[in-house]
Amino acid sequence: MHIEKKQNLKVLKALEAKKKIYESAKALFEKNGFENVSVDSIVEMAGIAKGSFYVHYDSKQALIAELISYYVSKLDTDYKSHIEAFSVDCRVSEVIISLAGKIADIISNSIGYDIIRVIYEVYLTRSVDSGALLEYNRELYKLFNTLIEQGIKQGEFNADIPAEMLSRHYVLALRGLTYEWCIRYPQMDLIDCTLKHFEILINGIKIHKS
Amino acid sequence: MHIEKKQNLKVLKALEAKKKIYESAKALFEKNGFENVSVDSIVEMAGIAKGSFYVHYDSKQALIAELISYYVSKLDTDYKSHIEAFSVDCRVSEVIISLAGKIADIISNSIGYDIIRVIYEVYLTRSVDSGALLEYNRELYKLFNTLIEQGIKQGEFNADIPAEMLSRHYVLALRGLTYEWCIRYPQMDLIDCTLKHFEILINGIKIHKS
Amino acid sequence: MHIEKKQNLKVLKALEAKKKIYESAKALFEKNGFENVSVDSIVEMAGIAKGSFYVHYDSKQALIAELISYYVSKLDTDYKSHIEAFSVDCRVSEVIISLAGKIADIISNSIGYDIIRVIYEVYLTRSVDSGALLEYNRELYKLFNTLIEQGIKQGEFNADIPAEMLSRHYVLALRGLTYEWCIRYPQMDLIDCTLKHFEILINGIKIHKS
Amino acid sequence: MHIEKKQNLKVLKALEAKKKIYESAKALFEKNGFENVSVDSIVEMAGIAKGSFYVHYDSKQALIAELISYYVSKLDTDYKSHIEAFSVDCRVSEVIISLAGKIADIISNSIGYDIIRVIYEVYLTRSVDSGALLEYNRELYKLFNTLIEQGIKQGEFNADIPAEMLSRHYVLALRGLTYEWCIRYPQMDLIDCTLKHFEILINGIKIHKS
DNA sequence: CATGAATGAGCCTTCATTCAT
DNA sequence: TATGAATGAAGGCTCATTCAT
Repeated sequence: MHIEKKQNLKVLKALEAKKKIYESAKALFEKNGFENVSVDSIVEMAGIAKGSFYVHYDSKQALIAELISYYVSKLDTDYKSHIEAFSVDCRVSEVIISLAGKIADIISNSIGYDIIRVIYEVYLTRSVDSGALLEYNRELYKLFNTLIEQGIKQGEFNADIPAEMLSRHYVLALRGLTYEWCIRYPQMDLIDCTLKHFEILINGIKIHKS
Repeated sequence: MHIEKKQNLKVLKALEAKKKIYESAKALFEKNGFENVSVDSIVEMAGIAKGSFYVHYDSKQALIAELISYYVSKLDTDYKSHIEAFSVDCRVSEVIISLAGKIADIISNSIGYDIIRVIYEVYLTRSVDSGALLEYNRELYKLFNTLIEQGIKQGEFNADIPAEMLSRHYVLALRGLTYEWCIRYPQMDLIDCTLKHFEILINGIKIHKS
Repeated sequence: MHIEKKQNLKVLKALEAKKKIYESAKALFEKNGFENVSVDSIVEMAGIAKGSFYVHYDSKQALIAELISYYVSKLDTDYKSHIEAFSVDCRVSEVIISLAGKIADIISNSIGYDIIRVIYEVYLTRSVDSGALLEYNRELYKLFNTLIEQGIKQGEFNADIPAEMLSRHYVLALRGLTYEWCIRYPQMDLIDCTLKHFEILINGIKIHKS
Repeated sequence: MHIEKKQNLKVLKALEAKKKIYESAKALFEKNGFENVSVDSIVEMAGIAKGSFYVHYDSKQALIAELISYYVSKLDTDYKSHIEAFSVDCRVSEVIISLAGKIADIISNSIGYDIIRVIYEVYLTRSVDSGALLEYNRELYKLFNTLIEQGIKQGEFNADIPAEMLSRHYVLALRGLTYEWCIRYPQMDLIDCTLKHFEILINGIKIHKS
């Protein structure tokens, strides 16, 4: 019993150390990018010994993979949780536009530039090949799909292009907007730009003569 | 006259050496990204001494800057040269779509994935701050602007949104598509996807009741 | 208790390694000067890996600074400790001369040419700007000051020139003698020369008619 | 005849190039010290090709040696030329003091800190072993010797210490003052300090009771 | 004599990882 | 588990000197 307590304490302490590493790494990576953060700087910030790093993580790469995996899952989780309560009592086109705006809001205000940039860089450089990446924005895609199908069913949207394909294009547009935001940061207003962009996407620019 | 010839030979040899460095660096950078290529590996591939590298380039950064500058200018130049002869005898909406398709063609077939990825990475990481970057896709923007203004004048396009703003959104969309292509490479067909995407952008998905 | 011993052993070993670096660096610097000794040569002499150097010292400069700081403090400490017991039962002028002789003795026999030369070089080239340098020979100055004031009070010395200024000139003279010794090494006998020089400084060469 | 002219022109041009190297090197060395000036920077400043440097000088060391030799000879020449007209109509002790002041003036105003520092560094580090160095301040020594002998003959100076030895001490004091000036530059006033120092050297500080 | 590209050893420093304690 | 010294391969860059032209 006494020993068990000690064991628990030990395990707790270990977990705490791991968490400290994780948090420090997160902060540093988001500030400087994966390539420009050394194990040294992580352990220094975490206040632990260098050797201890390798007790908790097999390598720097392993830690990065874990972080990336966290980021990606968080992305979708955030979308899902923030959007679930989304009311759909008005026209679907308006719902889609405000959904896009909501996502832009989450990206710029809740997740933030630092994390997003790191994620977008990882995708580009493929420096991490985690399975999690494949599911990238899966939730978002499903959300758009549902809405578009609803719009088609309600006769609001054209059915020429399959809902499934449109969903992909919309997600792609969101990612494009986000990439643009990253390279123009902090000059570009992601929300404004996203709202306008989705308005165009949904209405087009052609004059439709009756 | 004789000496001049010899001089020429000397200069030529030097230029050849510089070109060897340049080409080697280009190949390696495109394969591994700027950060993962050492001067050592460049000179090894170029078959010259390490010190010779610094005869031709002040630093690794200077070489990268030169390459980037070349890439970016090539991008716009390619657009311009390929598109100048573009016939505008049909409807502007069709012209814009086929222009986007042409650009997608240039990107995927003429410039190629490796170079594009490196450029898009540079923009994201801001690891190079060359003046050239500011002019980024300037030509493209002007091209879209001209076309859209024409479309508005001819009564084909809605004038609600200023042509200038639309141009920006179209260029943004092109970049978004290209980014998507990079992270999905080689699975995604950039040309197909771009044509479809611009069709959506121009027509929208809403049904316009008369 | 057992672990503690092991810990001690570990720490001891580390300290020994650091000392090896220190001693090797000291030897090499004194032989060749700071600029002509590479970290490579230091670690080779110390018998450790190059990386290990940076475990113990932040940089080559840091090591140099530590050495300089040690040299300078040693200088004053040596003066102080050797001289503290100095008997002052005879005339102050004689005390000052034998003090100067004692200092010359410390410099040439206890500290030695190699170290002194390095210090004098550092002052000249200002290659190291440590705070320690500012206190340079502070102890010496205070010592002279005390003695001269005593000499004035006892009516042995002229009070025309303030003791404080005289002290500075005497320290300056000592440094001049030491510099001369360095550039004439090993031909010049610092002690003899110093004794004679201070005799001149104190007595002058003018005949004082009664 | 015609060829001869051409030859002359060629030789002249060559000499000019050598002079440009020399002057550039001088300027750079005086500013940064011998160790911190590269052949590259010299040829850049001289506006000639790197290879041309080695046409005129066997090595960087050879150029340094030539410069040092020039410096040292200039030192004595300057002393000699400036002092030759020195009037000796008053008491020798006053002449010596004003001579010392004159030398301090030449050093601080005519030769200047940069050159002096470089020379004093060379002596210390023995980085150049030219024959010229041995004659170091020979003129100065002779000058003092003459004056002191005169002072002794005129019954103004004590003959206890041989004039020849006193001269050496006086030159040594001058060098000590100059060294101090270098390490305290620009805070110390060499002329003031030298005048005071020589006053002390000549009069001593002891009270001579009648 | 003039050129400047070519050389390659050398420099200081960083870093992910290992391992004995 | 925790530690932190030890490692050695890289990394970017400098520089005096050589040599073909």
